[in-house]
Amino acid sequence: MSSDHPNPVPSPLPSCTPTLPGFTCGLDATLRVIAGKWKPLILYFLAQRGPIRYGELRRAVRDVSDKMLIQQLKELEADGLVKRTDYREVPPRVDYGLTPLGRGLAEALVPLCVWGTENIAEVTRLFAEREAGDDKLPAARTAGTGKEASPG
Amino acid sequence: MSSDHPNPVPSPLPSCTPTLPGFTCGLDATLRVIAGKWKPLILYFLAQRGPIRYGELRRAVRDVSDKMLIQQLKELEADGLVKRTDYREVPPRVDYGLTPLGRGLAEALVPLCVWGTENIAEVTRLFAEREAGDDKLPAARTAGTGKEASPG
DNA sequence: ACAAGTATGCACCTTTTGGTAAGTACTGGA
DNA sequence: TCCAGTACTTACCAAAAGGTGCATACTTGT
Repeated sequence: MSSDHPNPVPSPLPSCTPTLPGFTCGLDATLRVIAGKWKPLILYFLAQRGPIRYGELRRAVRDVSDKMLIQQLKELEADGLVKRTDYREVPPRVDYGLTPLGRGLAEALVPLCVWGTENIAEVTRLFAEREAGDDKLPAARTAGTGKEASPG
Repeated sequence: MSSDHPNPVPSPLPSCTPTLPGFTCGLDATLRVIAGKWKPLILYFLAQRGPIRYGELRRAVRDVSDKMLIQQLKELEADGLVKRTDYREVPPRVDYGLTPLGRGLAEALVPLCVWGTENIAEVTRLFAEREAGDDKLPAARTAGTGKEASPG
């Protein structure tokens, strides 16, 4: 089988607690919670900037539309990760912060952030090649997220 | 101003290196790499089981179709996370393993896996409520169960 | 009076994603 | 010969995700 295999197999990762009620594993559960184009970014942003007003968040997470931001915030709130505070003032004032649960999840995102930062050169290069190839190979890759606007 | 805010702001998370060439931050870069329904699962699986044949992987990652598995594997390979080995034998024999880059990413997924495992009860409960509500309230998550938006 | 800002809601539409089912080239077994 | 298994490929489709733009109710600034 794989005994005559040229690749050495490095140390394995911790098992991901298989056969859970509705999920493949804990990783699967987490991924479903953070599924959505902006959720991880929102979580991480909220973790950094603490409770923040809607408008400010919107301006910070550039490229996001009202509909999307509101929608993702609502889902995050429904999932108990984000806490919405409505001050019931006359020009509406609302702000969003993380719950302890949300904070824990945001912290779990740190290694991904680190990995991305450390390998940004690799990733950038690969993505450039990917897009260049997309022009010619229709079936090679069905185009990325299309989100290329530089929000920085 | 959030100075008159009732919520205390806990210790901030490490900054995510903003203003990178094509990405919002390192987290954004990572998320684009692992975007796709099966990629994180494939990476994690490959990290655990080492190089594995296509058919075996397919049977392991249940619910995945050939089209999806192949597609995601190709993208992962193009992104330099997965290494494909074709033995060029007569009944085709191919296997897939992680590159060092892919292994690093798989390791960065561990905290997400842990978070999901630790909070599986919460997540399961929330998802159950979400689904229950979806059946009856088509706008439940969009309109919000507790609509406090308009200052009365 | 009018524009702008506040935090959303909603209708409509396009893009992206994922699924199903069939086909390919080849071999080994019944 | 026919079927099964290998590792894919392709065409076609449905669903989900996401985007645009307008509307709201109210206030402040010009």
